Amino acid sequence: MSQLQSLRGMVDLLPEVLRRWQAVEAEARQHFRCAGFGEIRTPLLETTDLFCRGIGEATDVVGKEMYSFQDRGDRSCTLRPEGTASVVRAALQHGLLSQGAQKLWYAGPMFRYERPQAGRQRQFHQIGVEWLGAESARSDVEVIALAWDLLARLGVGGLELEVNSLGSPEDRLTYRAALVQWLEQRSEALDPDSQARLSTNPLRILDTKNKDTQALLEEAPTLADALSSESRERFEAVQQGLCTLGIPFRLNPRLVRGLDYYSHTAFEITSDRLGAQATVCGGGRYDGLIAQLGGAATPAIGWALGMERLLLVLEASAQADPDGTAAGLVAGSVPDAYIVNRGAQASAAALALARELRGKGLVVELDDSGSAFGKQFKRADRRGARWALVLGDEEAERREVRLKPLQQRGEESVIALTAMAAIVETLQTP
RNA sequence: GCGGGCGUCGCCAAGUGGUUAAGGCAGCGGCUUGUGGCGCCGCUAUUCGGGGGUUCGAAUCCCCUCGCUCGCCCCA
Repeated sequence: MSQLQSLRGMVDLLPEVLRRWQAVEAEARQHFRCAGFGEIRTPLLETTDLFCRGIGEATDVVGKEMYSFQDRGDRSCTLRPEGTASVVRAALQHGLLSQGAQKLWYAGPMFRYERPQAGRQRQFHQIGVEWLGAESARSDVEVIALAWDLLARLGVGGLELEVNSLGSPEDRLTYRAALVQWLEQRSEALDPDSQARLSTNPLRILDTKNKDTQALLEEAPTLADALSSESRERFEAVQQGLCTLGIPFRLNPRLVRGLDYYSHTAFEITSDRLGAQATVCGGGRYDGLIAQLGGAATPAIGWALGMERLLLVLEASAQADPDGTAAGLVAGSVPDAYIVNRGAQASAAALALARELRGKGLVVELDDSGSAFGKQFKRADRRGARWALVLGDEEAERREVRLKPLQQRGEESVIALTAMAAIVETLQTP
């Protein structure tokens, strides 16, 4: 390619898609504010060690997907592949937890060196929440509801919530041993990927997509059976809580998730409209992470939502229901007024008028071509403007402006340029 | 990282060895130098993602490369 272009998997966000993006962020911001979550912004670049220790060396994210490099001081740096580890690091660094539990949210780019496909980029964007110091089963329910309600608020349909419990770290160890023992006796029946995982990350064999391995796993010991009674009660309380709120969910005993720090509740919200990359939002409890990163043992839970994927389902929802909330967010904004102007004197008056109206919060386009009125009207029409404000030298001379409704036939009116209130009022009436 | 498909104007596309490389949308100009939505006319790719090769001749065939896409993997 001779022309300069962005790096593979790195995409530009152009005004048209950014409109939707900002609508989503505005909703999210408001939603989090109501729930008592405060925004946090952490650096995009962290020491590589943070992610190795936080996410786990054996995970794919750390093992093969990180953007890492040595900086000029010969430190190993990594572009963050996810948000949780950074947020925990920041909370510890600034002693936030000594002030009690922290309810935080963030939004920003993440980086994973993967092969791009629909709904998967190398730089992608997440909106996420982390509730550090959340202990109760109810906090799990509250946090899941926070994600579910945000999606509902955006008008995104066709979603499914899947939940599972990974149990306590001890439960997992016990289960892991039982599973490995069981699978080792049948290892020749496993697909090659799963065989490899037997030694590296056996729990991930559970969500294999290999049909034969899936069939074999039907008979295998289950994580649910390995849960201690305490863990089981906890998980039941979470399910009960979701039922009470009327949030539909599906138990998925195969839901394991790829990052090591998860324990107990794990969940995903998926869409059938995304193809292979179906997860829109994923999260869970990570009671061990904060201690692992050097803090006092502190239970916590959080989730992250993929912005690009969310926008894909949002657009699908908008198409399915043109009058719904999603469609409203997707729709572009249309100018309230388009100022058709021509001539030296009019030109100056038109700019002044545009400034005044914009100051009143109206969306005003000012034609800059100086071409024939017919051309300018044509452009005003193409933009979908509601009103054309006509300002030629005749009008400028008389200190007037003509207002012509464009969306339906109607009388053109003439208002003095000094009667700003009257102009604004006319423009605001549809 | 592995396997399949694809890449022609800003967008959607026809063309599959010899054509001036269709057409539509958008854009610009004109019919209409003070009034849009309809219509008509004209303009907008020396070039087919990029580079090499085969051939008298390549958008069309081959190789490499870049990118997109679908699946695997993984996750948001």
